[in-house]
Amino acid sequence: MPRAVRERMMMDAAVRTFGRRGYRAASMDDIAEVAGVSKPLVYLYLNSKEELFIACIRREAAALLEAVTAGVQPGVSADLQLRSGLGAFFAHTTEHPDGWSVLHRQARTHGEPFAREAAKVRDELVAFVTQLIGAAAREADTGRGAGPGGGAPADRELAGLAQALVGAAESLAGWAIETPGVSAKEAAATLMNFSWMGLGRLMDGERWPATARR
Amino acid sequence: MPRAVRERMMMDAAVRTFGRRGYRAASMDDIAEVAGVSKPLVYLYLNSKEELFIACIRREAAALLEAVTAGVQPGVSADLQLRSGLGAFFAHTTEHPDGWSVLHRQARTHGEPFAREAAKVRDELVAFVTQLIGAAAREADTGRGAGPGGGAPADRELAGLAQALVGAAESLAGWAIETPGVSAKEAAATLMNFSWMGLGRLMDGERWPATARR
Amino acid sequence: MPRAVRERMMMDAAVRTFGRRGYRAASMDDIAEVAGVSKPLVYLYLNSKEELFIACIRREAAALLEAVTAGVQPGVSADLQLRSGLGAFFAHTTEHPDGWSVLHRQARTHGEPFAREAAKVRDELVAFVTQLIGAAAREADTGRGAGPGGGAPADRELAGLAQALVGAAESLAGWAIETPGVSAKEAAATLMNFSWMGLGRLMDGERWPATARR
Amino acid sequence: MPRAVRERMMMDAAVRTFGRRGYRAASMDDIAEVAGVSKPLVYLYLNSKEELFIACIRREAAALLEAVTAGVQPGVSADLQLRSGLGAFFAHTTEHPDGWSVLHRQARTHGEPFAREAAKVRDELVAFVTQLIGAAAREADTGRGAGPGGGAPADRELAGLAQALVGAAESLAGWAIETPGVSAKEAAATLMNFSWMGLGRLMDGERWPATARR
DNA sequence: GATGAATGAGGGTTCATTCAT
DNA sequence: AATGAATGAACCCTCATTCAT
Repeated sequence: MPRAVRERMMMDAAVRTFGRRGYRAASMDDIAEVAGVSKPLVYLYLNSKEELFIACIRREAAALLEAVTAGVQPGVSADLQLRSGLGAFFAHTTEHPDGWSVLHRQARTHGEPFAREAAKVRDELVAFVTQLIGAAAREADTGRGAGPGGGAPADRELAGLAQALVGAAESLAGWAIETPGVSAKEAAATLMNFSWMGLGRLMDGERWPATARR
Repeated sequence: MPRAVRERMMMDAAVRTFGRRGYRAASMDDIAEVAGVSKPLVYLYLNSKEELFIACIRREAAALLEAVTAGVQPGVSADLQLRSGLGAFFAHTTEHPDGWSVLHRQARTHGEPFAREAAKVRDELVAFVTQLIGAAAREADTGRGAGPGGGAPADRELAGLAQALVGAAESLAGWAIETPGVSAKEAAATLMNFSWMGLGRLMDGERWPATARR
Repeated sequence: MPRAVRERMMMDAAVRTFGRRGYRAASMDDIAEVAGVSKPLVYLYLNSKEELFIACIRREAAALLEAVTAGVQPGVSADLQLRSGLGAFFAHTTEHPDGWSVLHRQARTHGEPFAREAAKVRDELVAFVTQLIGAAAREADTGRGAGPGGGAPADRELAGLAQALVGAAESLAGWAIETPGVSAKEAAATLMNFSWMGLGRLMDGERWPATARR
Repeated sequence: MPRAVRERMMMDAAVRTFGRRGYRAASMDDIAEVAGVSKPLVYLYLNSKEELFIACIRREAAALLEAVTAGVQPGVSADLQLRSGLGAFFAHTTEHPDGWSVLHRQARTHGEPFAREAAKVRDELVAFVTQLIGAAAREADTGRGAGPGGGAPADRELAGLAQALVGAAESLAGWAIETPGVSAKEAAATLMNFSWMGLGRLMDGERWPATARR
């Protein structure tokens, strides 16, 4: 069996085992057994538990990022871009719960080197959202003229908003995975309503997409 | 030295060690040393590493819940109640980062028994939020009559919204802890804007509290 | 059983096992078993295989050095001092063959850190011999006046001579240990004859102590 | 590439690796890599690590023995024969430090089978020296008549003297290898002075070759 | 009430060795 | 003739846990 194939089997086994049992609780014996190979082979190909874990994190990070990137509809309004990105995000996390666990939970709980790696993806997602709502805000701002009160959110505020949105998405990803019957689509719809309309307007019965101010 | 006091010192040491090093990486030796007692004493009082961890989770859960409960202003409008609860939440997590790490990260990453315990608190917070916005929605609904489109969110939708809000709060808690210069107050304000106004209205320069429809 | 006693038992077991099987071939399990304790206890007291080995080297080095130092008769002529030192040296090595193996063979064959440690003792012995024959040479030199040819050995030559003498002693130590019936005393006598008289004079039937030039 | 050539490359690599890293620390992977061939080929040609090591020892032993044998000037007096043999010995060890390490250090530190093999060469060298000084002694003895005191050394004493001389040579070989600036020639001269003249006469300023009693 | 002393069990890692091709 | 692929066995080390005092 060629090396590349075996290597992927091992990483699959590792992601699955790390994701379910946790980084420390997963033994290299476990992983080798799940992969259907001997332990020395895992070491031959992937060097050490740490490197294997890092490799898993990177692979899952790349996969998630690519899924989201591929899902975002380019050239449309900010809310539509967000909506499409969220759809891809929830579709991916729902379909790869172990990978999501590695990325979102395990990598962030077992020490700096791993956390740093996981932070990279998250930071990219946060940056994407920040840029998205930043652009939308500036656009709205110019179309409005300097009115009283508020104005476009400052950079610092944007950062916080993006953190909030990403956190909400992470939470809903777990909700969709754990709650039977909740689809990726529903999660995306829920989050669009929540984030774009806000509870205030939701109370009034409005839903996204609104009768469209834009 | 009375037992109760010794016990609290041990739990303090445990929360600190678990929170910083992680459940698996923290050894009973470490904890005993940080607590300033001998290891057998830890076992005498707290039986096993698992029980000790569970005890930590429960204690921190109770503390957080009490802080939030005490912080919520009773008898005011939903948004004000939320605002006061968030303020208390961020104040507590910011002041007890190790406890928050135990609760939010460690407990949820190291297997079922612990995750279940941590899920309890989270579920309570989610339930609180659900009930809050549910009440607000019903109230708004009756004052409006059956108009076209939408209406009050269904229970299932409320659950999702609450998940989103709690996730956003968790994310901002981490943001406030890790980012120097971000205060609990700022986190709360950011989240109020995000959740109550929604990005849509924020883009238009509005901020919470709005010129107030209510 | 008090810690100090256990610790000595472990080091005895370690010296014996390292000395007979070699550093790498001796497993910590072996050593623990020979010592009659569990493996973790060995680690508790002595930290690691490397540290244990270093500790063995140091202990055996100190023992050998003390034996020789205690054996050298002070204040007598150089040849008598050498003879007494050699007696003590061979007596010690013959009685502690495992310690001698650790010091002379194992420590010098398994990497820099250990070799450096072993080199210390050897260097001290070489220095002792160098100083001994150096003093004797200077003494003989002054009593002679500048005659033709030769003169007292230069420093560089002294160093080589000391190396040769110590090497001869090491060789005879192994010879005495391995050859049944060869006593420490005989080894010492042989080496005195060889080193002090030289083969040239031995051929002529002379033996040490000579009819005494000094 | 013919088998014989490949085989020599492997043994060169093995001697180098064993000599520098030590028998246990040298892995078959290392050796194969240094040799520039695949590991199974090493096994195909040399069967096992043990056999490979034995083969190395034998080869280096033969090389050393041949160098010394070729170096000894035949038909001259004993001291001149010794001197020529020592010259060859130091020249060879100085030029082949890895082989010397294998022979003198590694082979003797890693268990019986190897030590036995190394003992063979050493015994041959010892035997050569024994026979050399034995012949010289008998010769001197007959030319002297039974005088008082001593007489020619007994066989047992000769054995010890040879051990001492060989040990001194081994020590000086290491000294010459490790000390920059010390040549094989100097080592040989030092040892001739030490062994043939003895410290006693050296102290008096004499050097070898003496003004010659013979 | 408190601890010094001790261990069973298991995890990460390496290595000599062998097939199938 | 030569090798890429694979593994059984062992080794160093750590840790949760328990006695005897």
